[in-house]
Amino acid sequence: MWSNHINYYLSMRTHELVLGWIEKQLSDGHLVLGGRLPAERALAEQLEVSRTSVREAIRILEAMGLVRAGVGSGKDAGTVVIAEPATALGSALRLHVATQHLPVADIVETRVLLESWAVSRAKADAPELKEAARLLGEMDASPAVDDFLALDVAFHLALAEAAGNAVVSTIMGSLREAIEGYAAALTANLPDWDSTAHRLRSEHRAILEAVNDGDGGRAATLVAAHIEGYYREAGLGQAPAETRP
Amino acid sequence: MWSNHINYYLSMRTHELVLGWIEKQLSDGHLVLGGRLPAERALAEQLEVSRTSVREAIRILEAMGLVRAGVGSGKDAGTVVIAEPATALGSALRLHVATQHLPVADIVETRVLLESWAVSRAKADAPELKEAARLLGEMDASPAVDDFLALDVAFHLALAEAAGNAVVSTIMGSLREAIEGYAAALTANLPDWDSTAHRLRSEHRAILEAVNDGDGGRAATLVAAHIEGYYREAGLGQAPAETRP
DNA sequence: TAGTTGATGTGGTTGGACCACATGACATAG
DNA sequence: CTATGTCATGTGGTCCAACCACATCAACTA
Repeated sequence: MWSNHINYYLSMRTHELVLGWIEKQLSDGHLVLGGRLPAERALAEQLEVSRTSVREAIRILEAMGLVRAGVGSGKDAGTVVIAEPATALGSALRLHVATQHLPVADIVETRVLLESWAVSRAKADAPELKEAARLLGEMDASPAVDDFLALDVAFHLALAEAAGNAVVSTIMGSLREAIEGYAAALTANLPDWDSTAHRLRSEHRAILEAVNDGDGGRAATLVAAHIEGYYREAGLGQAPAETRP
Repeated sequence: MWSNHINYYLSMRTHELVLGWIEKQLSDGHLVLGGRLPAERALAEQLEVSRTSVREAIRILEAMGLVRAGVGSGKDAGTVVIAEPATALGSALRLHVATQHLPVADIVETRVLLESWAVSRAKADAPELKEAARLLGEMDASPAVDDFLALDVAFHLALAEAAGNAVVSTIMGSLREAIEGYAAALTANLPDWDSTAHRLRSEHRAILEAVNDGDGGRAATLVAAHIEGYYREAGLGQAPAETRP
């Protein structure tokens, strides 16, 4: 994309120039997490470009999970630097899945790969594991399907974070988000949700127990079987017509 | 982001509406790879929004590697659907690295993870391996440092593609792109490029040979050592001041 | 026939205007 | 003095109308 960090004499669209300026501010530490960009009008004047171009640049940064735009004044107002790479990557992946250039099966396989690695790497004393245990407790309260799935997401994410690799956690989260729609649709295929939920809960406990025991290999095996089993049972590859590519 | 596929009564920015419309066209197959979006003015009129909003949506899709905008008329003109998820993810990751929210070390570790898996999964008869072999031949011609590195990128990508998982290949490519700048800077730290290049070439051959032998385990071990060794030798974590965060 | 010229259609850019929203200062009624 | 309402201010969100640069193609011309 605008990988031309430097202002080559090459043709460069105006919003790319703005993007470059902002990226430099980020790299140089003049813009930090939680910091606010200059107002659109001010930035436009400062860079001697139109407000339109500034806005296009901000739209891109927003899509990448780097900033959040808020109207009004005070606290939540203005364009603020955030750090949400997962939602950004998730959207991108989801769109490419929509064009059928990233098979859902490949996404699932990648998720298995990353999550297996994560649990095999997780330290038994990682604080995220306590959170994971707490989430399991909530899942025992027989929540509604939607709530159960939300807790499931949080549980798996907590496991991934216990490995201590931010990139793996981020990618895991975005993969999950990219096929969220699929997962929800697939759940409708399940013949007996109650028994499935019961099985999932016990599998979750087994995985967490393996991690807590420091048995990474066992945890990896269990988590791989857990994920693959779910998608197989839900009928990945035999989705109903309205969700089939 | 605009994960609201449906037009909730919630406030929805106009460009998100456009985004949703385009995504639906993609999902429904009305827009296919290589196809062209309606002209900005036409789309604006059709959706009853301003051209500005249409343009903001297109900027986002462009940033995600889903479309490419071209001026003029005829062949390369108009906004056409492409499929370049790697560049998109790469840009996003690079920006988040710039904000120091994704450690370079984590990126390298993730790359090792994915690439190890890829070579252990690669089939010995994958056509990409022939391409990889050809690239190795080119690297023997003692190219300049920049060319060597470009060939190196292509070689590793070919290896990754041999595993047949589009998501893994894509993420690999984007990880590579995200730290491209770092890698180039690190290379300057190398004490003796000629001997390093010689070593890299022989390691490449050993990896490819292991894959061709169908010995995935050996290939994985070799590729992990290869990547980690390079970054260690180049001094990851002790970059010169101008590249240090 | 060969070359030039202009019409057409595309994205790129700009300036200005207005809106919705959130805040804070200020005036006013109680 | 307090509480309430009102208005000025600053933010992003949206729209419009115009112009530019560029690439193609058809019509015209030498």
